[in-house]
Amino acid sequence: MPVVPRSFFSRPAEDVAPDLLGCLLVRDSAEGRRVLRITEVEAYAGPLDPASHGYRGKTPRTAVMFGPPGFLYVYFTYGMHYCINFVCSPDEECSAVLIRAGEIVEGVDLARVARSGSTDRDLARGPARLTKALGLGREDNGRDLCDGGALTVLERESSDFTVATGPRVGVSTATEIPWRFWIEGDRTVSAYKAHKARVRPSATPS
DNA sequence: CGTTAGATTCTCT
DNA sequence: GAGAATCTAACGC
Repeated sequence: MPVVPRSFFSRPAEDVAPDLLGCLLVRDSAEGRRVLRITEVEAYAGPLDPASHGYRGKTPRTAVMFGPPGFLYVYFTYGMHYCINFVCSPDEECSAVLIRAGEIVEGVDLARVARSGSTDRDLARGPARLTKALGLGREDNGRDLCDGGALTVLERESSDFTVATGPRVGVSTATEIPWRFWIEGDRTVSAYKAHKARVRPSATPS
């Protein structure tokens, strides 16, 4: 299967996102090869999208999102999780696709070690689980997906599935924008959860 | 199967 | 200082 070229990513994320469903993310490491079949994604735009990390302009964290397409954007959240995005749009513009879930189709043994305690179905069922199952982290931020290196995306073998769309998961703003895309009926798609503001006990009650 | 609380620290205001 | 593009365990049915 052909490697996805940089021009594929040089479009708005909402156009790239559905085209990524069914594609394979190939991750080579010292331990061996892991391959993920992508089943669920979300698109995030730039300064006009209040749910995007790029909403308030370029910062040290989001610099990669404003750079050229075809690179990996890794962010840290909830004090303990990493998630991965594919940067889209031409250089200087900001958009990206969050890889939310997938099925491990090669290197299941390695993914099981990385996510001990998980069932095979749940290995990459969720953005942080997926990142951990593939052994990716902060150090992979900014990696090139199109240089033929150890992290590449292969075109899908078939488009024999239905694409479903809906609101983005865990997002508290712009909930009317249906920029979540998934393969209908696929068991590895994560469960939808609306954002819920968390309440922390106050250390200084009045 | 479903729902819910708590964990834990980075990032930008 | 507030809140976050989440996960897991624990509970109830």
